[in-house]
Amino acid sequence: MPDKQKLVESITSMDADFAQWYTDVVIKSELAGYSGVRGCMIIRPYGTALWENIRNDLDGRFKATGHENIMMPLFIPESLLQKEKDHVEGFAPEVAWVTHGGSELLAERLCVRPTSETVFCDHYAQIIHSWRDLPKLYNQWCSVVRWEKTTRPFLRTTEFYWQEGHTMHETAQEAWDETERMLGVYADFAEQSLAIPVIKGRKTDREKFAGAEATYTIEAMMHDGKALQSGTSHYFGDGFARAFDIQFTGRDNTLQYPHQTSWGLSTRIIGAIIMTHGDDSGLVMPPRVAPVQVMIVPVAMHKEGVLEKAEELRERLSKACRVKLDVSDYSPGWKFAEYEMKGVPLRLEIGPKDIEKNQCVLVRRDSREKVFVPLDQLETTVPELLEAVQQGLFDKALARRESMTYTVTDWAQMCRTAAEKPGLVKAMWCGGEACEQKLKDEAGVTSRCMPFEQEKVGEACVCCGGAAEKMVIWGKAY
RNA sequence: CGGGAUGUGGCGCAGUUUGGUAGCGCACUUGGUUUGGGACCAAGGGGCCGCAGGUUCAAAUCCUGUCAUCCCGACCA
Repeated sequence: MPDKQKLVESITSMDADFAQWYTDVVIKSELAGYSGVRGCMIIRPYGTALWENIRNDLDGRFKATGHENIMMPLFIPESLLQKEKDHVEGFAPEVAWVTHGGSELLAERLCVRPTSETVFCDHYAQIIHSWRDLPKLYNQWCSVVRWEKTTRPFLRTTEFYWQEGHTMHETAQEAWDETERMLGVYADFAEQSLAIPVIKGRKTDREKFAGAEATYTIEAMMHDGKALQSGTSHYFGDGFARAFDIQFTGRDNTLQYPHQTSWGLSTRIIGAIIMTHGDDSGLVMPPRVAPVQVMIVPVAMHKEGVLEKAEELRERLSKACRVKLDVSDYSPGWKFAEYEMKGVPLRLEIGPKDIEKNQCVLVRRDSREKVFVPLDQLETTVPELLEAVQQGLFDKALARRESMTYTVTDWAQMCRTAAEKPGLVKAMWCGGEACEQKLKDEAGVTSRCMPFEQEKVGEACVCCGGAAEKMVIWGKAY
């Protein structure tokens, strides 16, 4: 099996070096490449196609919940960024500044947006005057820049693509509802479309977004047991509205401040797909967002009728799924390995032997299970198998998360578990910042979230033994 | 910002110890034979060795500086 050996060598194995496996997969599956600027990735056609599918799916969910798309400017004047104190403190250290236009020094420098709360607020101040102008439910798809010191493809990059929703509401309750609704949209999207099980919860004050009153999050567990914050939804109250002087006349003819939310999900989610479903052969794409759902590999394609039959199947299947036919002159074996690397959920092999029997071979990427299918059943079998892969990926990811999630009740157990077992830990917390800090410093874990679905896993705070307020998910995070 | 590693055709590397006309594998191009798990044969093309100084008759190799990338930590999506 010399070829098998070669295959194994082509990417680092997950167990040997997970970080290296990750970058190998990103590069070799052609999702992305490096550019001349640190942290600025070239998202290659395969990665772009994946992002487009993610984007279309999410965009549909936003539209279905009444949101409209808008496009805001790339540059933010320094004075605007500085209007909200907590916000600027959070972001100032990592903004990129434009100081010159051509060779002229600008009177006021401009930052390249790290996020767009401030420009949205500036605009809202212009257009919101009456309760009849509310709510405003806006979203934009764009890229933003945060000058990160260390970067990793998709997980942390200097420039990244995302969507940011920014909404304004008449009442606090409406804004709270929106915050929660959009987190629900993210959670459904992650679980249904990406087959990534997530935990919905609230961030502690220490972990929340700069300038927010509350941050909700969906947290996913990666293959190595580390957590990845995969989408966030923030409640701002009227803090920004006050800072930006956004006021409207209410139903009772008094001047009021609107209540605000924002929510975002970025290309980081591609990192989540890779690290949730991938294996030693490379990517495994969830069928719902896979750029190619079925790859047809003709065998002995120079032989009479093979290409014609393959093309006929492609044509037929194109009505039911995203299908491609590879007629390049690489060997079939090369193609098998290549599309496994790229995570194509289903492979269809068709060769002279199949044509004789009026069948083809379908191979699942997740289980490698191989089935022979009569050609006249393709239109029903392929969607069924795609659905089975989608479900299989979710079930497997959920089972892994559960097997790597531990419940602990006392400090010694917490330290031992955090040190010895990769994964997440459920433990009670008193709500004190000192305990949160101690857990980080001494146990090496941070709070990932306070799940909406609370369980009572102990009586007292795992750290200080005081009265416990919340069950918290702790872990190491990306 | 700390710790570690690495920069040599597109990719992966050897060559650096001991200075002396840049090599290998893969990929690429052309022709032919092949095709059910990364095919084979033959003939080709491509690199001032990250960058800038210095030492020397002579630098990929020695010295100084610098830049970049990757990995591990601290901070952020």
